[in-house]
Amino acid sequence: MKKWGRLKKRSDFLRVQREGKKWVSKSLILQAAPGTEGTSRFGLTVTKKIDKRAVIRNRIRRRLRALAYDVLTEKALHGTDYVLIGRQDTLDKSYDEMCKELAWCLKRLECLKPFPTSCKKREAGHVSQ
RNA sequence: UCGGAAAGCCGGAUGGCCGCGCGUCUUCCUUGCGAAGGCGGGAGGAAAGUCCGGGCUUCACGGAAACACGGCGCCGGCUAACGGCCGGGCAGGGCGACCUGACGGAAAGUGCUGCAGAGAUUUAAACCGCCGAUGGCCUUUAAGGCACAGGCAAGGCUGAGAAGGUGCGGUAAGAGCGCACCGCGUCGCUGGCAACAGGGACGGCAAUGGUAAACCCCGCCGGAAGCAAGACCAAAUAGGCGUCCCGCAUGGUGUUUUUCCGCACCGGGGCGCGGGUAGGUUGCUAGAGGUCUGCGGUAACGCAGAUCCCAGAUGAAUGGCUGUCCCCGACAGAACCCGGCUUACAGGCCUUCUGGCUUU
RNA sequence: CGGGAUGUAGCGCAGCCUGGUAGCGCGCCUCGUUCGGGACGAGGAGGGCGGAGGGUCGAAUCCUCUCACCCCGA
Repeated sequence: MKKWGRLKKRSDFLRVQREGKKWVSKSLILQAAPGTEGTSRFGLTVTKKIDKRAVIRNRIRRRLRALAYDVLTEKALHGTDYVLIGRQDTLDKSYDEMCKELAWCLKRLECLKPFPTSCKKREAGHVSQ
Protein backbone atom coordinates (compact mmCIF):
# COMPACT_ATOMS: atom_id res chain seq x y z
CA MET A 1 0.00 0.00 0.00
CA LYS A 2 2.97 2.28 0.41
CA LYS A 3 3.30 2.47 -3.30
CA TRP A 4 -0.11 4.14 -3.58
CA GLY A 5 0.40 7.86 -3.51
CA ARG A 6 -2.26 10.48 -3.93
CA LEU A 7 -2.89 12.93 -6.72
CA LYS A 8 -2.54 16.29 -5.06
CA LYS A 9 -2.37 19.03 -7.64
CA ARG A 10 -4.96 20.35 -9.99
CA SER A 11 -2.56 19.91 -12.89
CA ASP A 12 -2.33 16.17 -12.12
CA PHE A 13 -6.10 15.82 -12.30
CA LEU A 14 -6.23 17.74 -15.55
CA ARG A 15 -3.48 15.55 -17.01
CA VAL A 16 -5.39 12.36 -16.18
CA GLN A 17 -8.54 13.82 -17.66
CA ARG A 18 -6.74 14.91 -20.83
CA GLU A 19 -4.49 11.90 -21.48
CA GLY A 20 -6.42 9.07 -19.86
CA LYS A 21 -9.35 6.84 -20.60
CA LYS A 22 -12.70 7.04 -18.89
CA TRP A 23 -15.44 4.58 -18.01
CA VAL A 24 -18.78 5.64 -16.52
CA SER A 25 -20.80 3.31 -14.32
CA LYS A 26 -23.92 3.97 -12.36
CA SER A 27 -22.34 4.86 -9.06
CA LEU A 28 -18.95 6.20 -10.11
CA ILE A 29 -16.72 7.37 -12.92
CA LEU A 30 -13.20 6.03 -13.32
CA GLN A 31 -10.44 7.82 -15.19
CA ALA A 32 -7.06 6.20 -15.72
CA ALA A 33 -3.83 7.40 -17.30
CA PRO A 34 -0.26 6.03 -17.35
CA GLY A 35 1.72 7.31 -14.36
CA THR A 36 4.61 9.69 -14.78
CA GLU A 37 7.30 7.89 -12.78
CA GLY A 38 6.08 4.33 -12.80
CA THR A 39 4.32 4.75 -9.47
CA SER A 40 0.60 4.40 -8.92
CA ARG A 41 -1.52 7.15 -7.51
CA PHE A 42 -5.20 7.84 -7.11
CA GLY A 43 -7.33 10.92 -6.54
CA LEU A 44 -10.93 11.64 -5.69
CA THR A 45 -13.34 14.20 -7.12
CA VAL A 46 -16.71 15.08 -5.62
CA THR A 47 -18.17 18.28 -6.99
CA LYS A 48 -20.76 20.60 -5.56
CA LYS A 49 -23.05 19.66 -8.40
CA ILE A 50 -23.79 16.35 -6.67
CA ASP A 51 -24.90 17.95 -3.42
CA LYS A 52 -24.48 21.36 -1.91
CA ARG A 53 -24.03 20.06 1.61
CA ALA A 54 -20.55 19.26 2.84
CA VAL A 55 -21.76 16.32 4.93
CA ILE A 56 -23.06 14.47 1.91
CA ARG A 57 -19.97 15.18 -0.16
CA ASN A 58 -17.69 14.06 2.65
CA ARG A 59 -19.57 10.79 2.96
CA ILE A 60 -19.31 10.13 -0.78
CA ARG A 61 -15.60 10.90 -0.71
CA ARG A 62 -15.03 8.53 2.23
CA ARG A 63 -16.84 5.66 0.55
CA LEU A 64 -14.76 6.23 -2.58
CA ARG A 65 -11.57 6.25 -0.55
CA ALA A 66 -12.49 3.03 1.22
CA LEU A 67 -13.27 1.54 -2.16
CA ALA A 68 -9.92 2.65 -3.53
CA TYR A 69 -7.99 1.11 -0.64
CA ASP A 70 -9.89 -2.18 -0.92
CA VAL A 71 -10.21 -2.66 -4.66
CA LEU A 72 -7.47 -0.75 -6.45
CA THR A 73 -4.67 -2.22 -4.32
CA GLU A 74 -5.90 -5.73 -4.99
CA LYS A 75 -6.96 -5.64 -8.60
CA ALA A 76 -5.57 -2.66 -10.45
CA LEU A 77 -2.39 -2.53 -12.52
CA HIS A 78 0.48 -0.54 -11.08
CA GLY A 79 2.18 2.34 -12.84
CA THR A 80 -1.13 4.05 -13.47
CA ASP A 81 -2.88 7.15 -12.09
CA TYR A 82 -6.56 6.75 -11.29
CA VAL A 83 -9.23 9.35 -10.60
CA LEU A 84 -12.51 8.31 -8.99
CA ILE A 85 -15.38 10.72 -9.52
CA GLY A 86 -18.42 10.46 -7.28
CA ARG A 87 -22.02 10.47 -8.45
CA GLN A 88 -25.30 10.75 -6.62
CA ASP A 89 -25.70 6.96 -6.42
CA THR A 90 -22.41 6.68 -4.57
CA LEU A 91 -24.24 7.67 -1.43
CA ASP A 92 -26.78 4.86 -1.26
CA LYS A 93 -25.38 1.94 -3.29
CA SER A 94 -24.31 -1.08 -1.27
CA TYR A 95 -20.59 -1.53 -0.85
CA ASP A 96 -20.52 -4.97 -2.50
CA GLU A 97 -22.16 -3.66 -5.65
CA MET A 98 -19.73 -0.77 -5.81
CA CYS A 99 -16.80 -3.20 -5.54
CA LYS A 100 -18.14 -5.06 -8.54
CA GLU A 101 -18.73 -1.87 -10.49
CA LEU A 102 -15.21 -0.62 -9.89
CA ALA A 103 -13.79 -3.99 -10.97
CA TRP A 104 -15.92 -3.78 -14.10
CA CYS A 105 -14.59 -0.34 -14.84
CA LEU A 106 -11.03 -1.55 -14.42
CA LYS A 107 -11.71 -4.39 -16.80
CA ARG A 108 -13.14 -2.10 -19.44
CA LEU A 109 -10.13 0.18 -19.17
CA GLU A 110 -7.84 -2.87 -19.38
CA CYS A 111 -6.18 -2.11 -16.10
CA LEU A 112 -7.24 -5.30 -14.37
CA LYS A 113 -4.47 -7.49 -12.99
CA PRO A 114 -4.20 -10.78 -14.89
CA PHE A 115 -4.69 -12.89 -11.73
CA PRO A 116 -7.16 -11.10 -9.51
CA THR A 117 -6.68 -11.93 -5.88
CA SER A 118 -9.77 -11.80 -3.96
CA CYS A 119 -11.76 -8.92 -2.93
CA LYS A 120 -14.45 -11.52 -2.81
CA LYS A 121 -12.62 -13.85 -0.47
CA ARG A 122 -12.21 -11.08 2.03
CA GLU A 123 -15.84 -10.22 1.88
CA ALA A 124 -16.83 -13.82 2.33
CA GLY A 125 -14.59 -14.01 5.35
CA HIS A 126 -16.25 -11.03 6.92
CA VAL A 127 -19.72 -12.33 6.35
CA SER A 128 -18.89 -15.57 8.04
CA GLN A 129 -17.56 -13.70 11.02
C1' U B 1 -56.85 16.52 33.38
C1' C B 2 -56.82 19.69 28.90
C1' G B 3 -54.57 23.83 26.69
C1' G B 4 -50.96 27.98 27.13
C1' A B 5 -46.35 30.99 28.69
C1' A B 6 -41.17 31.34 30.19
C1' A B 7 -36.15 29.48 31.31
C1' G B 8 -32.56 25.56 30.78
C1' C B 9 -30.58 20.84 28.88
C1' C B 10 -29.86 16.51 25.41
C1' G B 11 -29.09 15.82 20.02
C1' G B 12 -29.22 7.56 19.54
C1' A B 13 -26.43 4.14 23.14
C1' U B 14 -22.83 0.18 23.52
C1' G B 15 -19.43 -3.64 21.33
C1' G B 16 -16.17 -6.63 17.48
C1' C B 17 -12.65 -6.98 13.01
C1' C B 18 -9.93 -4.07 9.34
C1' G B 19 -8.34 1.03 8.16
C1' C B 20 -7.35 6.95 8.52
C1' G B 21 -4.75 11.07 10.47
C1' C B 22 -2.49 13.92 15.26
C1' G B 23 0.42 13.95 19.83
C1' U B 24 3.62 11.22 22.98
C1' C B 25 6.77 7.09 24.71
C1' U B 26 9.81 2.71 23.67
C1' U B 27 12.62 -0.20 20.24
C1' C B 28 15.12 -0.75 15.46
C1' C B 29 17.83 1.78 11.74
C1' U B 30 21.44 4.10 6.74
C1' U B 31 20.23 8.51 12.37
C1' G B 32 18.26 14.01 7.08
C1' C B 33 14.35 10.65 7.14
C1' G B 34 11.74 6.31 8.14
C1' A B 35 9.60 1.58 10.22
C1' A B 36 7.16 -1.37 14.14
C1' G B 37 4.61 -1.48 18.74
C1' G B 38 2.16 0.74 23.21
C1' C B 39 -0.73 4.78 25.23
C1' G B 40 -3.86 9.29 24.81
C1' G B 41 -7.27 12.08 22.31
C1' G B 42 -10.07 12.83 17.13
C1' A B 43 -16.37 17.79 14.44
C1' G B 44 -21.37 21.13 16.18
C1' G B 45 -25.48 23.34 18.83
C1' A B 46 -25.69 25.50 15.22
C1' A B 47 -19.08 23.67 13.02
C1' A B 48 -23.69 27.21 8.58
C1' G B 49 -24.87 32.41 6.81
C1' U B 50 -20.50 35.89 7.05
C1' C B 51 -24.47 40.15 9.75
C1' C B 52 -21.58 42.71 13.94
C1' G B 53 -17.57 43.06 17.82
C1' G B 54 -12.46 41.84 19.29
C1' G B 55 -7.53 39.27 19.38
C1' C B 56 -3.48 38.38 15.83
C1' U B 57 -0.67 40.00 11.24
C1' U B 58 0.94 43.33 7.40
C1' C B 59 0.52 48.20 5.23
C1' A B 60 -0.22 53.53 6.02
C1' C B 61 0.60 57.37 9.60
C1' G B 62 4.48 62.83 14.26
C1' G B 63 0.56 62.73 18.84
C1' A B 64 -4.13 64.24 17.82
C1' A B 65 -8.28 66.75 15.86
C1' A B 66 -11.52 68.03 11.85
C1' C B 67 -14.07 67.26 7.02
C1' A B 68 -16.20 63.36 4.07
C1' C B 69 -18.35 58.47 4.34
C1' G B 70 -20.51 54.42 7.08
C1' G B 71 -22.78 52.39 11.47
C1' C B 72 -25.47 52.83 16.02
C1' G B 73 -29.65 55.62 18.86
C1' C B 74 -35.38 55.47 25.60
C1' C B 75 -32.46 55.06 30.67
C1' G B 76 -29.01 52.47 33.97
C1' G B 77 -25.64 48.47 34.37
C1' C B 78 -22.42 44.11 32.50
C1' U B 79 -18.38 43.17 29.10
C1' A B 80 -11.88 43.19 26.16
C1' A B 81 -15.62 45.07 22.82
C1' C B 82 -20.36 45.05 20.37
C1' G B 83 -25.60 46.46 16.65
C1' G B 84 -24.80 41.56 22.33
C1' C B 85 -26.70 40.43 27.37
C1' C B 86 -29.25 41.87 32.17
C1' G B 87 -32.53 45.18 34.84
C1' G B 88 -35.89 49.34 34.48
C1' G B 89 -39.20 52.96 31.76
C1' C B 90 -42.69 53.97 27.82
C1' A B 91 -45.92 52.21 23.77
C1' G B 92 -48.77 48.13 21.54
C1' G B 93 -50.98 43.00 22.02
C1' G B 94 -53.11 39.04 25.30
C1' C B 95 -58.67 37.04 30.16
C1' G B 96 -53.77 35.82 32.16
C1' A B 97 -48.70 33.83 32.83
C1' C B 98 -46.26 36.81 29.46
C1' C B 99 -44.89 38.60 24.54
C1' U B 100 -43.42 42.37 20.84
C1' G B 101 -40.75 47.31 19.63
C1' A B 102 -34.47 50.68 14.29
C1' C B 103 -37.99 53.59 20.97
C1' G B 104 -33.27 60.67 20.00
C1' G B 105 -34.99 65.31 17.15
C1' A B 106 -40.60 67.11 12.55
C1' A B 107 -40.57 73.83 17.76
C1' A B 108 -32.94 74.30 12.95
C1' G B 109 -33.69 73.91 7.69
C1' U B 110 -34.93 71.47 2.73
C1' G B 111 -37.86 67.92 0.06
C1' C B 112 -42.15 64.64 -0.74
C1' U B 113 -47.50 63.97 0.24
C1' G B 114 -49.62 60.66 -6.78
C1' C B 115 -55.06 59.81 -8.10
C1' A B 116 -59.58 61.45 -6.03
C1' G B 117 -61.61 65.80 -3.87
C1' A B 118 -64.62 72.32 -3.09
C1' G B 119 -60.24 72.05 -0.22
C1' A B 120 -53.67 68.84 1.32
C1' U B 121 -50.13 73.29 5.13
C1' U B 122 -48.38 81.11 2.44
C1' U B 123 -54.32 83.26 5.41
C1' A B 124 -56.52 75.46 3.84
C1' A B 125 -61.19 75.23 1.41
C1' A B 126 -67.90 77.04 0.06
C1' C B 127 -69.22 71.38 -4.07
C1' C B 128 -73.79 69.47 -1.50
C1' G B 129 -75.25 72.38 2.59
C1' C B 130 -76.82 75.57 7.25
C1' C B 131 -78.13 80.66 8.33
C1' G B 132 -79.55 85.10 6.49
C1' A B 133 -79.53 88.19 13.14
C1' U B 134 -77.58 93.05 10.31
C1' G B 135 -78.15 95.58 5.36
C1' G B 136 -81.22 95.01 0.64
C1' C B 137 -85.85 93.68 -2.19
C1' C B 138 -91.32 91.94 -2.15
C1' U B 139 -95.91 91.74 0.47
C1' U B 140 -97.32 94.26 4.62
C1' U B 141 -100.70 96.25 10.73
C1' A B 142 -97.68 92.65 12.57
C1' A B 143 -95.98 88.17 11.17
C1' G B 144 -93.86 86.46 6.73
C1' G B 145 -91.34 85.60 1.93
C1' C B 146 -86.73 86.01 -1.54
C1' A B 147 -81.57 83.99 -0.95
C1' C B 148 -78.97 89.72 -3.35
C1' A B 149 -74.93 91.54 -0.12
C1' G B 150 -72.89 88.52 3.15
C1' G B 151 -72.03 85.05 7.64
C1' C B 152 -70.66 79.75 9.00
C1' A B 153 -66.79 75.34 9.41
C1' A B 154 -71.68 71.82 12.75
C1' G B 155 -73.28 67.73 9.02
C1' G B 156 -72.44 65.25 4.04
C1' C B 157 -68.82 64.05 0.04
C1' U B 158 -63.33 62.70 -1.51
C1' G B 159 -59.14 60.66 0.67
C1' A B 160 -54.18 57.18 4.16
C1' G B 161 -54.67 61.99 6.24
C1' A B 162 -59.47 67.66 6.25
C1' A B 163 -55.76 69.98 12.02
C1' G B 164 -57.74 69.15 18.97
C1' G B 165 -61.90 65.15 21.15
C1' U B 166 -66.62 64.51 24.17
C1' G B 167 -70.50 67.08 26.72
C1' C B 168 -73.00 71.56 28.25
C1' G B 169 -73.75 76.62 27.35
C1' G B 170 -73.97 80.11 23.53
C1' U B 171 -75.75 81.82 18.52
C1' A B 172 -79.47 83.86 13.00
C1' A B 173 -76.50 79.60 11.98
C1' G B 174 -71.92 78.53 13.91
C1' A B 175 -67.03 78.57 15.87
C1' G B 176 -62.04 77.33 22.19
C1' C B 177 -66.53 82.07 21.45
C1' G B 178 -67.13 80.50 27.05
C1' C B 179 -66.95 76.38 30.73
C1' A B 180 -65.89 71.03 32.58
C1' C B 181 -63.02 66.56 31.68
C1' C B 182 -59.30 64.42 28.38
C1' G B 183 -55.23 65.51 24.87
C1' C B 184 -51.28 69.19 23.71
C1' G B 185 -47.76 73.18 25.09
C1' U B 186 -45.07 76.42 28.85
C1' C B 187 -43.40 77.05 33.99
C1' G B 188 -42.80 75.38 39.17
C1' C B 189 -43.29 71.16 42.90
C1' U B 190 -42.75 65.80 44.67
C1' G B 191 -40.48 60.71 43.89
C1' G B 192 -36.44 58.40 41.06
C1' C B 193 -28.92 58.07 39.66
C1' A B 194 -31.83 58.40 35.05
C1' A B 195 -35.46 57.21 31.25
C1' C B 196 -39.95 58.61 33.38
C1' A B 197 -44.17 58.93 36.71
C1' G B 198 -47.62 61.80 39.89
C1' G B 199 -49.91 66.23 40.86
C1' G B 200 -50.45 72.02 40.36
C1' A B 201 -50.84 76.79 37.87
C1' C B 202 -51.15 79.19 33.25
C1' G B 203 -52.09 79.12 27.84
C1' G B 204 -57.04 78.73 24.47
C1' C B 205 -54.90 75.12 20.11
C1' A B 206 -54.63 77.44 11.75
C1' A B 207 -49.80 77.09 18.91
C1' U B 208 -47.16 71.85 16.75
C1' G B 209 -50.58 67.11 10.17
C1' G B 210 -47.51 62.82 8.37
C1' U B 211 -42.77 61.07 6.57
C1' A B 212 -36.02 61.04 9.52
C1' A B 213 -35.98 52.18 7.12
C1' A B 214 -36.16 60.95 2.39
C1' C B 215 -31.95 64.55 2.82
C1' C B 216 -30.67 66.15 7.43
C1' C B 217 -29.59 67.95 12.95
C1' C B 218 -27.68 66.18 17.76
C1' G B 219 -24.80 62.44 20.57
C1' C B 220 -21.48 58.13 20.41
C1' C B 221 -18.17 54.69 17.52
C1' G B 222 -14.95 53.52 13.27
C1' G B 223 -7.29 54.20 9.55
C1' A B 224 -7.22 49.97 5.63
C1' A B 225 -7.00 45.02 4.45
C1' G B 226 -7.25 40.12 5.78
C1' C B 227 -4.11 33.41 7.76
C1' A B 228 -4.89 32.82 0.04
C1' A B 229 -2.71 38.01 6.41
C1' G B 230 2.35 37.47 7.38
C1' A B 231 7.36 35.05 8.31
C1' C B 232 11.25 31.50 6.79
C1' C B 233 13.81 27.82 3.30
C1' A B 234 14.24 27.68 -1.85
C1' A B 235 14.89 23.95 -7.72
C1' A B 236 14.73 24.90 -13.07
C1' U B 237 14.61 29.12 -16.59
C1' A B 238 15.31 34.31 -17.66
C1' G B 239 17.17 38.85 -16.08
C1' G B 240 20.19 42.07 -12.02
C1' C B 241 24.87 43.16 -9.01
C1' G B 242 30.11 42.10 -7.67
C1' U B 243 34.70 39.82 -9.03
C1' C B 244 38.33 37.06 -12.10
C1' C B 245 39.76 35.35 -17.00
C1' C B 246 39.38 35.72 -22.44
C1' G B 247 38.34 38.94 -26.54
C1' C B 248 38.44 44.16 -27.87
C1' A B 249 38.53 43.80 -35.99
C1' U B 250 34.52 47.22 -37.03
C1' G B 251 30.83 50.13 -34.70
C1' G B 252 28.11 52.79 -30.70
C1' U B 253 27.82 55.69 -25.89
C1' G B 254 30.47 58.72 -22.17
C1' U B 255 35.01 61.74 -21.16
C1' U B 256 37.22 66.19 -24.89
C1' U B 257 35.53 73.20 -27.88
C1' U B 258 36.73 69.94 -32.25
C1' U B 259 40.01 66.01 -34.41
C1' C B 260 43.51 62.21 -33.05
C1' C B 261 45.24 59.15 -29.06
C1' G B 262 43.93 56.95 -24.38
C1' C B 263 40.44 55.04 -20.71
C1' A B 264 35.46 52.96 -19.09
C1' C B 265 31.01 50.34 -20.66
C1' C B 266 28.19 47.39 -24.41
C1' G B 267 30.44 40.45 -25.88
C1' G B 268 31.66 35.25 -23.94
C1' G B 269 32.94 31.99 -19.77
C1' G B 270 33.81 30.69 -14.34
C1' C B 271 32.72 31.79 -9.19
C1' G B 272 29.93 34.43 -5.54
C1' C B 273 25.67 37.54 -3.86
C1' G B 274 20.72 39.37 -3.56
C1' G B 275 15.43 39.68 -5.11
C1' G B 276 12.05 35.94 -6.31
C1' U B 277 8.35 31.79 -9.09
C1' A B 278 7.01 26.40 -8.61
C1' G B 279 7.37 23.66 -4.23
C1' G B 280 8.09 23.16 1.05
C1' U B 281 8.17 24.78 6.37
C1' U B 282 5.76 27.92 9.75
C1' G B 283 1.66 30.87 11.47
C1' C B 284 -1.59 26.22 14.15
C1' U B 285 -3.64 26.02 18.80
C1' A B 286 -3.19 26.81 26.60
C1' G B 287 -7.48 30.14 25.40
C1' A B 288 -11.10 37.16 27.43
C1' G B 289 -10.35 28.11 28.07
C1' G B 290 -13.55 24.19 30.45
C1' U B 291 -15.51 21.82 35.13
C1' C B 292 -16.56 22.07 40.45
C1' U B 293 -17.00 24.78 45.11
C1' G B 294 -17.48 29.31 47.96
C1' C B 295 -18.51 34.63 48.25
C1' G B 296 -20.74 39.52 46.23
C1' G B 297 -24.87 41.16 43.02
C1' U B 298 -32.44 41.23 41.67
C1' A B 299 -29.71 39.71 37.20
C1' A B 300 -26.18 39.89 33.15
C1' C B 301 -21.64 39.18 35.52
C1' G B 302 -17.42 39.59 38.83
C1' C B 303 -13.78 37.73 42.57
C1' A B 304 -11.17 33.65 45.05
C1' G B 305 -9.65 28.51 45.42
C1' A B 306 -9.20 23.60 43.46
C1' U B 307 -8.84 20.69 39.18
C1' C B 308 -8.41 19.32 33.78
C1' C B 309 -5.65 19.70 28.77
C1' C B 310 -10.18 18.82 25.33
C1' A B 311 -9.30 18.19 16.78
C1' G B 312 -5.31 20.72 14.37
C1' A B 313 -6.17 18.39 8.78
C1' U B 314 -3.67 20.98 4.16
C1' G B 315 -6.62 16.87 -2.59
C1' A B 316 -7.79 18.00 3.53
C1' A B 317 -8.16 12.75 8.98
C1' U B 318 -14.33 9.97 11.72
C1' G B 319 -14.55 5.23 6.89
C1' G B 320 -15.92 -0.26 5.35
C1' C B 321 -18.42 -4.67 7.21
C1' U B 322 -21.16 -6.24 11.37
C1' G B 323 -23.71 -7.67 16.76
C1' U B 324 -27.38 -6.03 20.66
C1' C B 325 -31.19 -2.49 22.50
C1' C B 326 -34.75 1.60 21.90
C1' C B 327 -39.07 6.08 20.86
C1' C B 328 -35.65 3.55 14.57
C1' G B 329 -32.31 8.79 14.67
C1' A B 330 -33.73 15.97 12.38
C1' C B 331 -30.62 20.03 10.76
C1' A B 332 -26.01 19.23 9.42
C1' G B 333 -18.80 18.68 8.88
C1' A B 334 -13.63 22.40 12.15
C1' A B 335 -9.86 25.06 8.20
C1' C B 336 -6.28 31.30 12.49
C1' C B 337 -8.92 31.86 17.23
C1' C B 338 -12.64 33.88 20.52
C1' G B 339 -17.69 36.84 22.11
C1' G B 340 -22.55 37.53 19.93
C1' C B 341 -26.57 37.79 16.32
C1' U B 342 -29.36 35.42 12.48
C1' U B 343 -31.00 31.18 9.86
C1' A B 344 -32.02 25.36 9.67
C1' C B 345 -33.71 21.39 12.95
C1' A B 346 -36.86 14.68 14.17
C1' G B 347 -37.68 13.73 18.87
C1' G B 348 -37.03 13.93 24.11
C1' C B 349 -36.02 15.56 29.45
C1' C B 350 -36.53 18.97 33.63
C1' U B 351 -38.21 23.39 36.41
C1' U B 352 -41.45 27.56 37.34
C1' C B 353 -45.91 30.03 36.24
C1' U B 354 -50.95 30.85 33.99
C1' G B 355 -56.28 29.93 32.07
C1' G B 356 -60.40 26.36 31.75
C1' C B 357 -62.94 21.85 33.36
C1' U B 358 -63.75 17.89 37.05
C1' U B 359 -63.40 16.01 42.07
C1' U B 360 -62.59 16.76 47.42
C1' C C 1 -11.91 29.77 3.09
C1' G C 2 -12.20 35.01 2.12
C1' G C 3 -13.84 39.29 -1.02
C1' G C 4 -17.49 41.37 -4.62
C1' A C 5 -21.67 41.75 -7.83
C1' U C 6 -26.45 40.24 -10.17
C1' G C 7 -31.76 38.30 -10.06
C1' U C 8 -37.57 42.45 -14.04
C1' A C 9 -42.33 39.46 -20.43
C1' G C 10 -39.97 33.38 -24.00
C1' C C 11 -34.49 35.80 -24.61
C1' G C 12 -31.15 40.23 -23.84
C1' C C 13 -31.58 44.71 -20.99
C1' A C 14 -33.57 49.86 -18.79
C1' G C 15 -36.34 51.80 -14.60
C1' C C 16 -34.40 51.50 -8.28
C1' C C 17 -30.09 56.39 -5.95
C1' U C 18 -34.76 60.76 -5.79
C1' G C 19 -41.29 55.39 -3.63
C1' G C 20 -47.41 56.43 -6.88
C1' U C 21 -47.82 55.06 -14.91
C1' A C 22 -43.52 48.77 -15.03
C1' G C 23 -40.79 50.32 -20.47
C1' C C 24 -37.12 49.16 -24.96
C1' G C 25 -35.13 45.66 -28.72
C1' C C 26 -35.62 40.68 -30.55
C1' G C 27 -39.44 36.98 -30.41
C1' C C 28 -45.14 35.70 -30.70
C1' C C 29 -50.29 36.56 -32.99
C1' U C 30 -53.51 38.97 -36.85
C1' C C 31 -53.93 41.70 -41.42
C1' G C 32 -51.63 43.71 -45.89
C1' U C 33 -47.92 42.86 -49.79
C1' U C 34 -46.32 37.93 -52.88
C1' C C 35 -48.06 32.44 -56.97
C1' G C 36 -45.90 30.98 -51.96
C1' G C 37 -42.04 32.13 -48.21
C1' G C 38 -38.52 35.78 -46.37
C1' A C 39 -37.90 40.93 -45.89
C1' C C 40 -41.04 45.21 -45.40
C1' G C 41 -45.62 47.97 -43.74
C1' A C 42 -49.97 48.33 -40.25
C1' G C 43 -52.24 46.68 -35.84
C1' G C 44 -52.40 43.64 -31.32
C1' A C 45 -52.03 40.34 -27.29
C1' G C 46 -49.61 38.01 -23.38
C1' G C 47 -48.18 38.48 -18.71
C1' G C 48 -43.05 39.28 -15.70
C1' C C 49 -39.99 42.84 -10.62
C1' G C 50 -36.20 35.42 -7.08
C1' G C 51 -38.89 34.36 -2.01
C1' A C 52 -40.59 35.91 3.10
C1' G C 53 -41.28 39.70 6.62
C1' G C 54 -41.10 44.92 8.07
C1' G C 55 -41.93 50.39 8.09
C1' U C 56 -45.12 53.73 4.57
C1' C C 57 -51.57 55.90 2.82
C1' G C 58 -48.77 53.26 -1.05
C1' A C 59 -42.71 49.26 -2.52
C1' A C 60 -39.66 46.67 -8.60
C1' U C 61 -37.62 50.95 -5.74
C1' C C 62 -36.29 51.86 1.38
C1' C C 63 -34.75 48.16 5.62
C1' U C 64 -33.92 42.99 7.49
C1' C C 65 -33.64 37.77 6.64
C1' U C 66 -33.38 33.96 2.98
C1' C C 67 -32.64 31.34 -1.95
C1' A C 68 -30.26 30.89 -6.68
C1' C C 69 -26.49 32.05 -10.03
C1' C C 70 -21.94 34.53 -11.52
C1' C C 71 -17.03 36.85 -10.93
C1' C C 72 -12.22 37.68 -8.23
C1' G C 73 -8.07 36.06 -4.77
C1' A C 74 -3.86 29.57 -6.08
